Amino acid sequence: MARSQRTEERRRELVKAAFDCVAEKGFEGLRLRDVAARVGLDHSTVHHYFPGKQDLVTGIVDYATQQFWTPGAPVGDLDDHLGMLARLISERPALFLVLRELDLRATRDAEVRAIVESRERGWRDALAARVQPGHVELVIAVVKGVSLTPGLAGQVLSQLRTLLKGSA
Amino acid sequence: MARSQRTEERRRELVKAAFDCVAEKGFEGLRLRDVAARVGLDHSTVHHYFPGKQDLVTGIVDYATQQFWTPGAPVGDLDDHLGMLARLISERPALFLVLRELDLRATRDAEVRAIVESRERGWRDALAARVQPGHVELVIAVVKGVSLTPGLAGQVLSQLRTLLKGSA
Amino acid sequence: MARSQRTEERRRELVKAAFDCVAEKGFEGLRLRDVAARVGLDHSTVHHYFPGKQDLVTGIVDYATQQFWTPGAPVGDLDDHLGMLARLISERPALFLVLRELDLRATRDAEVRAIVESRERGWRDALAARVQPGHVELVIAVVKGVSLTPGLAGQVLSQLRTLLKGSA
Amino acid sequence: MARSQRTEERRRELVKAAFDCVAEKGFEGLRLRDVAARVGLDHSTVHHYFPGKQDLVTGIVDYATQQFWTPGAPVGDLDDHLGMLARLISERPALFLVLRELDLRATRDAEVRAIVESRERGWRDALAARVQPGHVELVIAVVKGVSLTPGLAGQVLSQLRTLLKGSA
DNA sequence: AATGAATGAGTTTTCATTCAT
DNA sequence: TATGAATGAAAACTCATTCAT
Repeated sequence: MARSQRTEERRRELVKAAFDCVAEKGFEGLRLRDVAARVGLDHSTVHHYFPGKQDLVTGIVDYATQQFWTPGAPVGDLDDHLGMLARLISERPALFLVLRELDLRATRDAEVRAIVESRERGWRDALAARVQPGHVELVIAVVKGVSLTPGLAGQVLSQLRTLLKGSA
Repeated sequence: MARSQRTEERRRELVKAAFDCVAEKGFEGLRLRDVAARVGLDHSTVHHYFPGKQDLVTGIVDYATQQFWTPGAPVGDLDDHLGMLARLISERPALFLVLRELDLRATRDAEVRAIVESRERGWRDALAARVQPGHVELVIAVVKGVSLTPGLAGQVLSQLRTLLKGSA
Repeated sequence: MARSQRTEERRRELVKAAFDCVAEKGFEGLRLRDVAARVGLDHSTVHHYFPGKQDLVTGIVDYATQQFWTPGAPVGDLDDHLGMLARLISERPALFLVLRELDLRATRDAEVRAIVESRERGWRDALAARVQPGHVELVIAVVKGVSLTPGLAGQVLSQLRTLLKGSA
Repeated sequence: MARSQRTEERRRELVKAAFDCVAEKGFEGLRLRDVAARVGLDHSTVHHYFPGKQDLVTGIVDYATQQFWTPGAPVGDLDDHLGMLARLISERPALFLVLRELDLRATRDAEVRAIVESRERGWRDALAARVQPGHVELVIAVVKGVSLTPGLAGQVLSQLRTLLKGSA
């Protein structure tokens, strides 16, 4: 049987709160108690929605990757895409910090890796249709790397665009 | 008086062990017990060498950044440098994973940030002498981004080199 | 909302147990583990009721001073009062030992000092209404001093009473 | 064989330092490391002079009680004696705080009790020769009680003297 | 669905003590 | 005599988890 609507709503709230915690203190600093407090619940109640901490983490991974890449969303041409990315990184730096944290965690956690890779595949495919084959991973590397210094995203991605165009 | 040679040696051992722990389990999974066990010491003895965990962390940061960038080491031209980086990433992927973990941690920890930024400055200066002004941050972003998928380092950095040359 | 009745009851139990520990081994020997064991709880559960050790200590101070001086309780004349004190010291020597321990601790701990002084003020006021101004502190000194040799409380306080009467 | 002079000197230094520690933080806060540091020694060296912590404590007890009551010292009449006590409490409040701490510790520590009682006997004898039999313990109680509020020593002991004289 | 009591494993840290040098 | 390395026991505290209600 499907989860009730109310339950789904609460789950979303908790995931969002957990995401915010990670954004603030990293996965290292993720505490069920803090998450519960943000939503105004007792910490033990969290277990009604997520059996264990790992399940909540999975929820965060799902949420964060979805914020970055919603499957099926329209993408536009390369210029549009890089511009959108630059804007997104500037406007939501925390999201990209969390995404990088996810990349690292994926290294050690198969479940996280599965979700992250699955979502990244969508992005990779979209890029493959817009740049030369050899440049896909380069673009990805730049985006990931510049996530760590969000303030430079606009400048760096603009440089990248110029270089890619020049080589076309 | 300076610390004895024996003490310095032990400290290095401990930092190295701690670095390995972080490489395996992330900062999140860094346990003084594990570090001590790796060196064959009682965990309380670690406090003989490092007053608290944070001091050990500082040691790790110092060690890792130094592995990547030893101030004063000869750099060569851009081709050499990018080639060296590609090799280093391929050969010591764990080091670059830890470095990225450091970038994230620097976000929330001023002490870590200070060390990381100081070491990065050396690298940035070296790059500034080898690429157009606007490209420094682009190179940095690529290196950082490709740290997360070390297997692609060779390919990606090679592409980058080609693009940078084409634009020169 | 106020703490539940059940919670308050447990807190009282714990404070009482902690008080007994101090009576037996002094503040120096106060261990959360022992306190928990006395009540039949896991030591970590104590933190459910008192965030930290200091909070439990505060509870002890509150409890002990209240055992000695309940604000608003009827006092009687000086004879009654000194007699009551002599009896109390003889019957509950541990309480007075703890109270003296509190006096010492108050020297170094502002929180303890605040509670102790506040309770003592009530006693001081009651005395002020029953002896000549200059004798208030004398009575207090005798009571405190004789706490350390409870067996002599009856004799010493009786002597004090005689002297005070003779000077009236 | 007797201990060398140098050793005795060091022992005295250490006991004095330990006494100061207790005066500042209570027995509860007595740390061998702090004591050693005050004397400028490594903490493990303390064990050359005192096999264990308890031996150092014994030294403190001996030192403190001797500061208060040196056997064989001239005493003078009651007025002199009470005046001397008032002065001593005012001038060296820490000594009297430590003495009270000793009284409490004597409750639980037979070794401490033995020393404390032995020294107190000398004082008690001297008092017995100067006040009525029933008043000895009263004087002792006052002195001990007023140790806890050294600022009032002059006033309180003066009152006591007046009362004792009036009853003679 | 929600709470709060209780647990137990685990973490850093402290400290007296011992031992080799 | 003195040091510093090393230990081990014990401390407070944290936190995910379970369970009865």
